[in-house]
Amino acid sequence: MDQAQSHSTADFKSFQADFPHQGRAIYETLFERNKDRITTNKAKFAVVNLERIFSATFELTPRIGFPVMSLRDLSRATGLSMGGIYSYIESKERIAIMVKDLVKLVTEELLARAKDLSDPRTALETAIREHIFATEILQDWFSFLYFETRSLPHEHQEESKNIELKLETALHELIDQVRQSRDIECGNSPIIATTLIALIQDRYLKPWKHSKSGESADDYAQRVLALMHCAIEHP
Amino acid sequence: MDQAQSHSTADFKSFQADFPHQGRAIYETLFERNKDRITTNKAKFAVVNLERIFSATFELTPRIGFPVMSLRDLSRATGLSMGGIYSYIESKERIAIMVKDLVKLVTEELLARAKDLSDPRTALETAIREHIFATEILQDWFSFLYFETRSLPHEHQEESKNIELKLETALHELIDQVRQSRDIECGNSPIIATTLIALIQDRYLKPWKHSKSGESADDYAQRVLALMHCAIEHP
DNA sequence: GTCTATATTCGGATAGAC
DNA sequence: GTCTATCCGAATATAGAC
Repeated sequence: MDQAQSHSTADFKSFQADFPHQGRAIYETLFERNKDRITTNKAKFAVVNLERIFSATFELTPRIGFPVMSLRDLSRATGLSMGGIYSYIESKERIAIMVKDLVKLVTEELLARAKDLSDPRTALETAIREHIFATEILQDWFSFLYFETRSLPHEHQEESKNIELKLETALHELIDQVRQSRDIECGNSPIIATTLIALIQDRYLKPWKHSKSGESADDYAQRVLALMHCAIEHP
Repeated sequence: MDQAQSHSTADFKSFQADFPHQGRAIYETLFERNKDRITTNKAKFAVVNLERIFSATFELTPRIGFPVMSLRDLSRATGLSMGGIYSYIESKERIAIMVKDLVKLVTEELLARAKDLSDPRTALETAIREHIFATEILQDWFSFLYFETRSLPHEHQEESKNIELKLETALHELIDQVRQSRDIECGNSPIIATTLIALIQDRYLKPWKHSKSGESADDYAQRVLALMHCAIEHP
């Protein structure tokens, strides 16, 4: 379509090849963005220990929930001592805040990319497809934020809700644009946006279902887009 | 359609008029089913205090989560003392177990009703419509169970997952039947069932969104069914 | 049938040694 | 840069009074 794009990211494989927020790069980002709160100064140490902390958190919380996961649990699971953990976080809730920050960063980057595309229909499809792909890669992070938002301090809780609200508004505006270009009534565009978000979330919230069905991220995205177009055309 | 049905429950109003699990009836059911665990013997006292306990729980937990809600919080919110509360529950987790029991009871009743209908298409539509209606009435209960399943003891946790699994299997079988009668390939029926459940859940999990949009339960059901038929017809 | 007072356990956080 | 030892507050649960 747009030749200005250097290469297509329309399928999961090529999206993943370019996606920056994977593996240790995530923890380098986290370290950079929290340098002042982390007493350990060397990235070398920090990156490996941050990875331990978040891997353990994502192993424990889906089973028992963040409030029930004690820092002693975390200490056991990471191999770090209580004191060791506290040199990376100044309080337990900071773990949740860091997750929120990363999810916010990623979501905003994806949305900005999609909005840059000139054709509304392409922008809409790209936004949805890339969200499905990114949440596939960062399943733990998005799922954690969804279930543990209530563990965040008030202001960060608001920010977390705003991540979803911004995405929803953007989708709804894009749907309006697509519809206007084809003279379709726009009345229920917000509800379609809500539904699209529900479908994006369902995949990362219930990986056991979706991996059991064996449907690939590409096929899932395809199916969601087909349903969307059906809904857009029948207001 | 089926004249054996004494009256239609195809719209929310008439469904609600017949639905037994509302208001104090819920707590009478709860008392009956937990008589042996409750030290208070008079239904008169029990019903009013159970209502206090669950109303307070549904006010507190959506904001802070069940593990963070202390029995002292609950004591303050209900006006009952710690000891008073413990004459209705023998442990904190019993609150969550009782919610699970009621949700299980309601879900199974609805599913049994729908399956009794002879026409697969009507059964499928009824199952979905009535689930949307029932979860509208029992929003607090269903939402609590979704978010707080992890607070249940292991065996009850399994039972909670099975509620959803049974519904999913039933929907997928009904979709297969509808498709077979029209010579449509059945390959992705399980995924459609998963999607339908996601849409049913989205409405009770995010009431603020759906009530803001102002879409009625009837309209929502209509729209979900339209999407479903679109998906059924394009495998 | 309900309340007050209390036993007991456990979790978050920190100070100072290594 | 990390660990050990410890403090303190809070939560569940219960015993016995009213």
